[in-house]
Amino acid sequence: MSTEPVSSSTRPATIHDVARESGFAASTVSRALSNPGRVNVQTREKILAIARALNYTPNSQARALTSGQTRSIAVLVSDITNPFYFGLIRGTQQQLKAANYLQMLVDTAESSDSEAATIDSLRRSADGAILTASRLSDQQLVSLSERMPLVAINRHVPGIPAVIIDTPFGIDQALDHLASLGHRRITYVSGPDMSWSNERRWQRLEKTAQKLGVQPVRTREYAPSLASGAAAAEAMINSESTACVVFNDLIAIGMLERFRERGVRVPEDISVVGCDDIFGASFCNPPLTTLTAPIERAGRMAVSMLLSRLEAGPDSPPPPPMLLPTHLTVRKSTGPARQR
Amino acid sequence: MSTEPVSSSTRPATIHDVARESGFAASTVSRALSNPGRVNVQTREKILAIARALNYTPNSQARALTSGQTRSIAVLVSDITNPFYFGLIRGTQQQLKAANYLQMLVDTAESSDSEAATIDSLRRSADGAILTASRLSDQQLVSLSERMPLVAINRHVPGIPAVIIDTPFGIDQALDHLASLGHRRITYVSGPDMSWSNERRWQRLEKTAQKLGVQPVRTREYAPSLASGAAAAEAMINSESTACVVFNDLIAIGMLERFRERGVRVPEDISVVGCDDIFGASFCNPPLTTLTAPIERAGRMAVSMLLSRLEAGPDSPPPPPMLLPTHLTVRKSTGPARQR
DNA sequence: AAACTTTCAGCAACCGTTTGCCAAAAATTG
DNA sequence: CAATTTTTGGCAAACGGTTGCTGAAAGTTT
Repeated sequence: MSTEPVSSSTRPATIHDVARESGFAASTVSRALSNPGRVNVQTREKILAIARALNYTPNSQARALTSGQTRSIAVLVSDITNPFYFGLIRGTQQQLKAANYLQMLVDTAESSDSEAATIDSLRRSADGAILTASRLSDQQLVSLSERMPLVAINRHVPGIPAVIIDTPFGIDQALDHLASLGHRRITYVSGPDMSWSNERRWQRLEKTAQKLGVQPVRTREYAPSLASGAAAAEAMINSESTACVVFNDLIAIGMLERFRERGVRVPEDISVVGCDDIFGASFCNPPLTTLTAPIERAGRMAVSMLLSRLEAGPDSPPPPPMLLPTHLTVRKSTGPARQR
Repeated sequence: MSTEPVSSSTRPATIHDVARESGFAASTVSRALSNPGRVNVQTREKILAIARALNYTPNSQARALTSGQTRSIAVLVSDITNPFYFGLIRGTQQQLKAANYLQMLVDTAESSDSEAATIDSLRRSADGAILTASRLSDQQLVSLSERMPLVAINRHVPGIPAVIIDTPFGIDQALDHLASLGHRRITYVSGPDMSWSNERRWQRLEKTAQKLGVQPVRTREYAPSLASGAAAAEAMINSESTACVVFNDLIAIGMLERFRERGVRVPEDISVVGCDDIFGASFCNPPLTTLTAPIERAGRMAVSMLLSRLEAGPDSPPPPPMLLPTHLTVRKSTGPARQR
């Protein structure tokens, strides 16, 4: 028995400390802790007792070195500032925690090259990554996915596992709703040109609108922020449309504010439909009619997908993209078309 | 020169691959990459070129093993669901990124023992931790801080570095504001009994109210969620008070909704002051008068504090708690007291 | 009781990097 | 040109675990 005090201020106990203290070899300690059947019950108990007494915690770095597994997953978001990600992060965190994984949250804010570089440097610290609204090219994504297991959210590239929130499906419902309220000219308030979702939403809107005999119009691009809602609102005021479908709730809520300042009544003068149903959409003024996306669920799904991918090995066939349905939540920002 | 194809699908290149390919020893490669002066310029360039060609990324696990540094920081939040943390996470992420650290985001949701256990298991994966609204006892916190560098947010325990948002300071402003509007009986809508901030807010409110000749009243505890705002609103309706200061914006916004449903006008019938100024406080209905907290800044500060603590070494004297001022942001949820 | 199995613990190599120490080579000095 | 100093690169030992292999001890089968 060593006579050294078990000071809590010294550096953490290693497996060797436990070995020395217990009189067994390090390898035996290792097995006692992680491979119970391989060791005598009594031996095991002695070792466990000592480990507990020493407050031993395995060093995950060292473990990762041999196992090649870090038990952590990187979650990359393009802009933490966007409330859309709140739900997503919540979802990934939940699921990762349940599977006993750690979440490394990374904001890629910058350009796409920095995004690629960031991921590369993460390649060794995480077992896999979840990418949201990636600015990477299809090409880059594919080459990246050869180097580390990936799941994309809201981005479809053949061969890359993905979770896709099927907003276009909801777009149809929104258009039905708007058309039945008598709107005949509907503006799509566009998000970033680079956004894959944005393009998809517009295309579906255009197509369905024509089917319904409604005239679709598209604005220039707006950054997804509360602030850019003001400009979007002005544009809307100057247009002929009586209703708009907005790229996301953030912009939509921003628009609502400006409308109020300008004395434009929603929904009497203009109807507004958002996308995503983020935190705030239910209590803004007026409460926003929006396409409710199962954001949290998307996060959870992405994690499950990634984790089962990790188990299956890199050579398993990539799973088909997972489509998550969206539905229209009617609140107070839509109403009968004004005659104009 | 090796003839093996540089396949991107094989596992990542190690320092030994670079060594073999370049004809130098692994130690030389290591130095070329991280200790430039220690190696011949030409050697260095050759090595760098090869490293680049091989797409070499140092294995951070292995590096951590020798250096003892992981270059990542754990950020523990008690409930990711709370929008208050959004700003915080944003702040920590910003600052960590700038310092080239990774953020491990952890939700401790559960009980306090699980919180302690979680931290212990993280002890080896992170160089330090930032705790928010920790449910740990003073005792536990101190013993923990002996094992790993810690910064607490909104929690003061002697000897533990902390960033504290000085809401009590703002409480005075809120009370002044309310008193000058003629309110003579003010209810404090209480948050969780366990919350250190909650207790502080109430105590200050009680004291200042008495100084101003206003009668302070305290409700039972409410969970910090939109949903519990409904019950809080009911309680408020049944009270004699004409104004309330609410533990946080989340509850306050929930109350606003219920007031509207019940036909209670804000601020004509009841004035409401929130705390924190979270996302949503500016556009709820009516926009919320609240104590604006520099949440993001708190996150950034906490990181700076932790990082400089890491540099200074564990034996450096703990820095004094950092107090961040708060101010009243008057919006539309407060007005003259109704005679009742 | 001999031969064979099974159980259990230890040895040693390995994972990918860093780093102290050493020695060969080059540069400088006398 | 010898002696001394400086550069520069390699060897080998960590760091803290895991794991294949080995062999002693114990248990089982004839």
